[in-house]
Amino acid sequence: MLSQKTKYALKALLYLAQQDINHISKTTDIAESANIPKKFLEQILLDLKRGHLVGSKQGKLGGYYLLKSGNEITLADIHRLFDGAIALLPCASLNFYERCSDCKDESECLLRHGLMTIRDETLKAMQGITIASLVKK
Amino acid sequence: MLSQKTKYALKALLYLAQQDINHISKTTDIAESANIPKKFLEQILLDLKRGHLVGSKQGKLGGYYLLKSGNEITLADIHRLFDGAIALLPCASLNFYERCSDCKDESECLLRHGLMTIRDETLKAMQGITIASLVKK
DNA sequence: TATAAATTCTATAAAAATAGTAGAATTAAA
DNA sequence: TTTAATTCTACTATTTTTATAGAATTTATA
Repeated sequence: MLSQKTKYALKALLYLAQQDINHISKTTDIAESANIPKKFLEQILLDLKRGHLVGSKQGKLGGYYLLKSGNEITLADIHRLFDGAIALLPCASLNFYERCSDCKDESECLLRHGLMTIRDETLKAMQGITIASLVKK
Repeated sequence: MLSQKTKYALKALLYLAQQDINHISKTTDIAESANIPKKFLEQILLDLKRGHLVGSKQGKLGGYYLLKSGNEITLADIHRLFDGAIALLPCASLNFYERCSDCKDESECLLRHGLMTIRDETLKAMQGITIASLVKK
């Protein structure tokens, strides 16, 4: 399941994607429109900025805007940025690989290969969903 | 990501699936073989029992055994039993449906349909992985 | 019938993650 | 200089996760 944070991030990106090109959105407006606690959203937008998905303008008349076009931002990107690995276990992850502490010998693990199959299919599905494709619906 | 509990459950089921038919396994043996804290495993086996995946025999010479054959137990079943919904949001779930508290109007939600697509594909993949298919590898 | 060895049940607790808040500092337009 | 926005750091409350503890119950068998 997605965390609230990830869901809010998606809703914020959807909001930004629906604005006119070159429009700069205030945190307050996004928060009200998408029903997100404003102070929480501030943190999320900063995370999105660090993830190079949005840009910001400071000061009066400042705010946030998309850095990439909506069809370049996939659900997989957002998931990885906020909720981390897409795989079901770290040992089956491409971007967040880690050994399982309780695993005696990874090469003998019966689970790992199956979970990598799931990962591949889930990843493909998640890469097929973009901010643009969600807006179009 | 799977919780430790779900991973342990899978490992316990894999252990049981590899025993001779009619064999009854002691918690201690499963715990040692699969490297799972014994007291934690006890709880997990009880959960598996409540989920009708394993049966138990009490008293001396007691223990646990599979109630279903390995190819009737899918990764989707285990996930739902321990980690709940497979969908990324409750509003997109088949078995754990719930409204999002911050969602103003579900029918207007841009996220939901895309997440249902992901759910369908992930579910299909997870139903393709069974305890038996994992053991065979 | 007593003992040993297993499951079962209920409660508790420590640690980590999640969700959100507070407030001061900085930036830039008017 | 004022106003209104982002940015930064720290904190906190709640929930979930990951166990642990110990007593009660069940059943085989000596």
